Amino acid sequence: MKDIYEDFDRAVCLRGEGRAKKETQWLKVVYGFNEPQLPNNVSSPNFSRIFATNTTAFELLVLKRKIMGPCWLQIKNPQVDNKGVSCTRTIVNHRENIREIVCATARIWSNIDIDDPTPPEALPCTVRTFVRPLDRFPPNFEVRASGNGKGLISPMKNERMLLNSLLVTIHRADPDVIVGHEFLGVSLDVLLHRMRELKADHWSRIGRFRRSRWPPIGRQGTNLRFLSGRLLGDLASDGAKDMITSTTWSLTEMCKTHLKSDRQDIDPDDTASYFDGGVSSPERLLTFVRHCELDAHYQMALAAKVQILPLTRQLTNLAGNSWNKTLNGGRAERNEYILLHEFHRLKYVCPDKLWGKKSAVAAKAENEDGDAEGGKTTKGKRDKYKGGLVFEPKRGLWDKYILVMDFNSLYPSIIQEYNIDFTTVESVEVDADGEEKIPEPPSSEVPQGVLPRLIATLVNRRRQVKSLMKDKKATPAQLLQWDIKQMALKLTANSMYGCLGFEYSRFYARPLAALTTFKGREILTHTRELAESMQLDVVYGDTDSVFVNSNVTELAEALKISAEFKKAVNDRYKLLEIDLDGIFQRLLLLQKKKYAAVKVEDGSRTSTEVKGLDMKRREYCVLSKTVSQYVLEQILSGEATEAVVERIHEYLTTIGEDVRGGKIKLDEFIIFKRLGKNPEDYPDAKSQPHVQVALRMKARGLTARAGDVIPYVFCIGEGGETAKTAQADRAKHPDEVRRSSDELKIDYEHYLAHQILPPIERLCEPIEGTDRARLAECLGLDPNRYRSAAESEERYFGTLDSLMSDAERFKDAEPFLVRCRSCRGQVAFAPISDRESSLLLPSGPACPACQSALGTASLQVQLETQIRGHIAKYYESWTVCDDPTCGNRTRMMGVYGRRCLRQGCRGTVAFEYSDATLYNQLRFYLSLFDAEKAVKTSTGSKADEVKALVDLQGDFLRTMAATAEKYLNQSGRRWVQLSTLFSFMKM
DNA sequence: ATGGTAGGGGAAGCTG
DNA sequence: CAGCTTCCCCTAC
Repeated sequence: MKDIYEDFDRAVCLRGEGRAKKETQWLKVVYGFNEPQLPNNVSSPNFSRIFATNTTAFELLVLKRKIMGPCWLQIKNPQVDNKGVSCTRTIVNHRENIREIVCATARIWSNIDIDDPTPPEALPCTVRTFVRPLDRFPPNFEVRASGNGKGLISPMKNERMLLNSLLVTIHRADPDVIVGHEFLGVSLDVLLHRMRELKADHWSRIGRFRRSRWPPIGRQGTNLRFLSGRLLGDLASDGAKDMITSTTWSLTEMCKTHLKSDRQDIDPDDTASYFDGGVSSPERLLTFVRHCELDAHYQMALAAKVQILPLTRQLTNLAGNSWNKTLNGGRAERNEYILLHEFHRLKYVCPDKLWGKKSAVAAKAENEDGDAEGGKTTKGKRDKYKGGLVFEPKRGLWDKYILVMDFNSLYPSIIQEYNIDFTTVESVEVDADGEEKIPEPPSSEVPQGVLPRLIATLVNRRRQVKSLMKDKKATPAQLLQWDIKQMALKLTANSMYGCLGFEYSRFYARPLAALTTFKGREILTHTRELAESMQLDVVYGDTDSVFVNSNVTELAEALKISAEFKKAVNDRYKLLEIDLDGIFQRLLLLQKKKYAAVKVEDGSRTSTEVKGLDMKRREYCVLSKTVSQYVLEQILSGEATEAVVERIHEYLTTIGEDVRGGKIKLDEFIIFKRLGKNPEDYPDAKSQPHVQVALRMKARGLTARAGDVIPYVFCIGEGGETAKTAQADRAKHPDEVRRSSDELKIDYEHYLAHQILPPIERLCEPIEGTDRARLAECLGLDPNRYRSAAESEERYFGTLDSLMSDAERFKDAEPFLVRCRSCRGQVAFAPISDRESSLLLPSGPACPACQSALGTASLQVQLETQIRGHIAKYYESWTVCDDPTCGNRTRMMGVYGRRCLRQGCRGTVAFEYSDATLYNQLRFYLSLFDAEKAVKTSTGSKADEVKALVDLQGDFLRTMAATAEKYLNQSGRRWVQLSTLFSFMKM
């Protein structure tokens, strides 16, 4: 062994099991990679511990040479020649479930400057598609192919020739970057297997490392090494998914949202039909080829649009890792490298990389937990320490200005503010319960640690870049570049905390992570207390934010309050800073992490902000989201509850009809769900719809792997009846439904009951004047099935109610007062069965005082006026608190929340003139004109008399009843025994 | 192979 | 069978 001895006198930077912490003497030994690797657990009387025996050559090179990301190395005259290539291949599944390649497009851009904001379509490129027949080409295909516009189409005899030609093209273009969609996970996998199977010539030219013998092909998605020398930008890689906002990351969806292009989807099962050689025209196959050409373009256009290459390069320059890892891997490695560089520069010995193992600290903690918790099943995803604090929201609809105040990048700031670092925080002892205590932050004399300084540098650099961006002379290209740079700096600073708590991280330091979040909780609590000490109500808050109710309706006043509060908070910290993040004009607060608000933009403009609601989630179909959107708009509109509730009910009725009437397109019913693991790995696949669909996709030769987002639609089960069969069996892929041409029917009832009703119900929960059963009824669902436990009590009263006598039921109802136009007298309209007092005579209504006839129209108007009076009273919305010690009576318009708003009161408010009171009043009016009931409640000779009366005065009674009923229908509670109440109307 | 925790909500399965 | 737990997924920070 060739030994080089050097003095080396710095400490190991990590604490924990088996690791020295104090500064000690170390001996550095350097030897070649041709020597065997030493085991890392050796020791001798002369030394106790050995480090860095398994360090990779890449790590050494990059650290020693201080290489921070992509740069030119002085090896030879470098060639300044960037090339990008974009590849797609469309694959058909065949007999035996083997995927073969039928078509491949190479779209090649030469000499691209990745910082040039010019979109790819404005840059020159060459397109070449290789296509081979399944059996034979359609007639005239070759001729038409040679005349294809811009893109060169090369018909190939067979798959092997296709692969060979593709390899030649790649070799000639020698691209630095390959851009694709699902390339690593799907295309490359098929390519490699087919190249090996068919013995393609010079297969290794797919990368830049020449090989003659095939190394083993690894698992799907792990074969990046075959592309050595080239960068791979895969739009569906985890790295790219972080940068692209999308629900499914399907090419079609991303084209729509990011390029505003309408990409046609091809059902993979139809691929074979495009290649049918028996047809008379080559048109269909040409369409397919052009689809591939276009896809290749889309992929490059998307990559350019989301700036994948410039951003990953900046990130890589900051971290000093390998660009390809930034493009295709997670954040952990970037974090690892930035710390490696930092600690190496300061001459610390870093912890070893533990391949495929948890860090020693993590493993140790697990053992202790195992002992402590005994029988508890050790699940991999168990929380290891406490995180952010979330306040219990004060639920309801708020209509005073709400100030959203939040701390700017809380965790990075905390790490700086409290100097939290590997080198500064003393290690913690484990207490009796096996619980790790939260360490103390270092005293203010302790010099700044490595991590806080690193974050400070990143933050300062970002500030500098942002100030550059204020320069008015900056070109758009410069602005874009700076924007990417500041973004990269922010992302890097923010990802430091996450990796402290990551058990597989080389720099895993749970106590530091726990201390950071602990300080976060402490700060948030103090912030709320400060607000309360300033007589400000904190309505909600999550981790780094507080929602302060300004309790004013003037924007200027609200801003003043926010400025005062901001100053008060910021005076308490050195670095940490709270700021106004936004002002809400109205806020519908439903649950922790679930709210919607009308946000005040600059000037008088507003926008709607939705967080966490069902309509933001991918497992709710477009139809459900549309309905939620409408309902939310109504609730946030600020209009009278009466109108809002009525519009919602009407809208839901229409939706129910449209859905059942088949007026909604299939696309609007698609639900998405991500596979958490590979479909085979689910212990109980039966119970999960998306797993079932994924398994069927795989059976047909398509791919469905962990992380994929699966689309599906609920259909009516085999038996025909909805919800008979297990839910999961009724989920079908949209392509299956389309192909089945009417075989499979969408289960509309399921959608109404599970996709539309629950989100709406949650939105309307704090709104008076409607409830679950009422909403269900509007959608055409059986309201009785949707009475919750809380409401069943109400229903119980309802049942009792129907057994009650009218006298009992309507004892609190106000009478219908009839005014006579002749004698100006006023009298109550008594029940018609009360023959002594009733003013209804066989000849018609007449004034009991002066005997003048009373006109039907006049009585109708009088009734309507009185009904409107009651409705108005209801909508005055006086609310009273049920807490007797409070007794707060207010008329807070627009606040439908059920919580008493008086400071410190925990009571619930209810409307003084409730919907039930109004409803009962309306029913009373209706009962006055209820002919059937009048007959039924009369006995003996009186019965005949009443019967004769209602026969003669049927028209009058019906007119009056209709008037009352019109309002009853609007009252929002008509579902109560509607059928029995109005059965007489249906004669 | 590889950032964290908090939290709501649905479905299925267990249990007294 | 109601009420509970467990698993799974998604989202907010």
